[in-house]
Amino acid sequence: MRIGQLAQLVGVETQTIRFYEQQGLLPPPDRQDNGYRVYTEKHGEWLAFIRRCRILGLSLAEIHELQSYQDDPHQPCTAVNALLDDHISHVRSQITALQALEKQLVSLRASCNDDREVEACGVLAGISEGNMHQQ
Amino acid sequence: MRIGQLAQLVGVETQTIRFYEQQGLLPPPDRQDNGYRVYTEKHGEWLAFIRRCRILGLSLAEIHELQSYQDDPHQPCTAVNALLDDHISHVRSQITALQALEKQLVSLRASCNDDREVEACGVLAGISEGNMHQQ
DNA sequence: ATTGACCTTATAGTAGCTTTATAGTTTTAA
DNA sequence: TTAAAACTATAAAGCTACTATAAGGTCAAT
Repeated sequence: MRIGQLAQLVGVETQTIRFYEQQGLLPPPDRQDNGYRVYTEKHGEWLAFIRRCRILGLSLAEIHELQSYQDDPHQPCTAVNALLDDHISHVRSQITALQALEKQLVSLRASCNDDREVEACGVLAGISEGNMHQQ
Repeated sequence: MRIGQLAQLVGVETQTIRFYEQQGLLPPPDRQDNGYRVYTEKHGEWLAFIRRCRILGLSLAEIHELQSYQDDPHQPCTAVNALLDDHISHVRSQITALQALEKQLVSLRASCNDDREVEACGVLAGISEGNMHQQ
């Protein structure tokens, strides 16, 4: 299987595959005589694992960490679960921050109707005055 | 006022100030004979405006846009409000996406207690199987 | 023979800074 | 007075996770 087929199979771009290889996330495949990469089905599974981790918002470093656990399959999996717990709490704090931000933005927006000149715009005034008791 | 004092006043690093100047967000100040930048109070206000916009999650490009409106104070402020509306809807869609992600992560996490070997870890199995019916 | 689709590597660009390197200037302490 | 500490300057690289571009080699079909 060449790189284009693998890319289509998993739904990524070929450059992304080369990038993962370069980053040490995907093992380097064998090469044909002409230098073309030849992938196995196992590569497809590895790549799909990486993509699903990315969809879950894990960083490449975190994926690397998960892979290192997989290399040692008889260890207890507490570290895996801890990684996920950390990620969940990270996502939750992002949500909280964004919700606070939304509130702030909506209240700022409410300070202006559209029928003013820039000079008198409530939004710009709100930002400039800086009564942003955030955090 | 030199760059260090301005930085302390507004609560940013000196490099950030130089960066904003380079990006055209902060007007270049006068220089002393030795080349040191000399800032006015007005620079402090401009910089504070930029920082508050950043805290609100606006991109440098959006800040640039707001500044261009401020340069033309007798235009109607509809564009300012539209920019904020766009940003609010952007923030809202981020929140929605993160909430869906959190759900997915929590359910994945529930598939494993800590008392297993990596080989049998429910979390890793969940990612590998890829029954992630997302989006 | 040449077009088109595919593959290769290397390099630069994205956002918003932060870090590092190297060097000159000013202030302060001994 | 001098030497160190603290400040300033510029330029360039690093960060994340790719994406895009350039310049070229390979292969099948026409």
